[in-house]
Amino acid sequence: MNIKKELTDILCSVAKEMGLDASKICVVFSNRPELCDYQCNFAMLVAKALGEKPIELAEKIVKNIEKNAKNAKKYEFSAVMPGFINIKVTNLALSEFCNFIKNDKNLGVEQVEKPRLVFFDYGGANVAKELHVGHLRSPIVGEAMKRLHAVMGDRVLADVHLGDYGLQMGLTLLQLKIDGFLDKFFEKNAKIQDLALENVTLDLLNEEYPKASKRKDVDEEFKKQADDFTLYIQQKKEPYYTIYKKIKDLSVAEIQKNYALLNTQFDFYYGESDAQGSIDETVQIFVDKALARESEDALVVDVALEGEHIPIPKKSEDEPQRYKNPMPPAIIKKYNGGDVYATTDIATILIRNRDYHPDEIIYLTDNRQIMHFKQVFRCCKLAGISPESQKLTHIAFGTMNGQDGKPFKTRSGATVKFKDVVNLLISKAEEKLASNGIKGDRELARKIGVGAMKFGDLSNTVEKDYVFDIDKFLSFDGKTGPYIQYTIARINSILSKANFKGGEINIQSEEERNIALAILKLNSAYNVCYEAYSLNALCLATFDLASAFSTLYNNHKILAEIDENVKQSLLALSLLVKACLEKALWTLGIDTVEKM
RNA sequence: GCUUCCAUAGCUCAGCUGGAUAGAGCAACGCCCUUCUAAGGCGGAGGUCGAAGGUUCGAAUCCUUCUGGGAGCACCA
Repeated sequence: MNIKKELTDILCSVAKEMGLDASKICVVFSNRPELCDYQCNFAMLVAKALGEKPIELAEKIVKNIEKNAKNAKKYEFSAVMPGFINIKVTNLALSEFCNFIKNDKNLGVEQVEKPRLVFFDYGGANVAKELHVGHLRSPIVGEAMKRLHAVMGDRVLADVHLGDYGLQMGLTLLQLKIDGFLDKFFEKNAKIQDLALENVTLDLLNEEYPKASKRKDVDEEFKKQADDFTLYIQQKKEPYYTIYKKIKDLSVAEIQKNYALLNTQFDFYYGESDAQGSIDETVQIFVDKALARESEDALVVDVALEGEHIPIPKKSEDEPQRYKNPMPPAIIKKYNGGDVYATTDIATILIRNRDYHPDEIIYLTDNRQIMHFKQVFRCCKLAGISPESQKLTHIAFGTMNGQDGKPFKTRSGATVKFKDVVNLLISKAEEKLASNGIKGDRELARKIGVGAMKFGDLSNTVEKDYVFDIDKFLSFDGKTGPYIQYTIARINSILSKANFKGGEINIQSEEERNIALAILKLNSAYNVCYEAYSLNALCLATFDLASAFSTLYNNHKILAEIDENVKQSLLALSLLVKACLEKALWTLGIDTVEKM
């Protein structure tokens, strides 16, 4: 049952009868709720071409609808200056709607007509680097996006796609060797497999990599050596390869633990290294199809289209070459024969298409990688690695910035660790819980604290940068995750005390109307978000529903209701609200709690 | 320099193929706990939608220019 669709159908059939272009009909939620519930601006759109006054056309349409009068009991149409068609949904229709969806397994959310297999690639943790605030968005947005697709009926698969390859590993290994942690591995006749990484801890890795990363920028010899180490790992040369694997095992366990804190689950913990077996095959495809050429000792693929990457004449000899509409060739093999990021990503797509045949692959990374994915996607299409029908999508989100508009750092200038943020959220929630008399439930505190962070993140438009305000994250008042959880907890409390027999919903008061309308909007938000690859509309609609319920809650003591029929109806509505809120929170990857 | 994203209330942000009086939350102010959880509710106050032009019956939204900021611009991932 879909009220918007029903209204659209009514208007369309009338428009067709009148000989109007019905394709322009669009029914939307009213932006003036005090006037009506839905509106249609059709008359204003087409009146001019017909040489009619919009208001007169709107009036004609309304008259014709009334003549047909099929659904007169459910909807009230009116024409309003300058030419709006306003629609009020009657309480009867709203009651019918609520009673329908409370028994529907999808709670009235309309799924896609043709379910697809959608493969998600998010998380983006690096083996050599500790997770920090910058790593929060990808699992938060990615998990929610994945769940949204699942709710909408798609089959979903998710791969964390670990950063377990490339120069970062070479750098880390080199630094560990220089600092003497790997001496045993490099002794003659060492039994490499049996050796343990003594004294190498996560904390150590978190120091060694940044150290090496800094040095490579100023020390060319060091950089060259790190390049070689990287190559050795890629060639599985010993002892480099074994050491690398041991480092990887160490940090993957930690990464999994951290993602679990955010309710983020992956079907696969594949990494860039898993693509290595298919790199040669991938490169060969480009060579065979004559798509690759050599340039400055590297193997590149030209991905620029007509009108892109046009050289701008140099003003002087030593000026670097600049381009209009830059789209540089994608490098698929380095000067020294090593692989690069793009090659790995292309090979990964090759593997995924061989093993799973997804209809769409969705990547979530920050917006600095827009160019990279454009290149990778074009390469895949050029080489036929990705079939034409397959959708390759890059959801590029903004970076989390500090109050100064720059990537978030602590006061001392250090990067804020992922773990620290979560711990801070948990202890803040624990404090709050303690003041409510609930003590010693760390898991409950995690659900609330993490819920606050996730809701705060997902409420923002995905592609925009946003300010990471730790105080705002730690505030559980207002438009927050805990507000939604709190609303559910209150409903739980009512239901546990009531003698609810499972009656029908009968919408009567203004408050109940607003709740039903909020559910309608929430349900349509799933579709809006699915289409737009966003989640903030879902957050907003969820909050609005919780808010509509809170108004009822404060104005009307449900348990004190004398009229038993009214009471049962209110209880049924409360239960429906709870179900809708829980579904929305699940989609967003936020836990619900019984009590708080 | 080129490409691209962005600029809305004191702060953080919404604003759905252009629509009616630009909305929330926070902060601040005033009310509401002997009644279902006050992490709540209600009420005021707060705006030249970065600037200037243009298109339109109608612009925060579309186009142009400008100002300010972020990001990217081949062998890091």
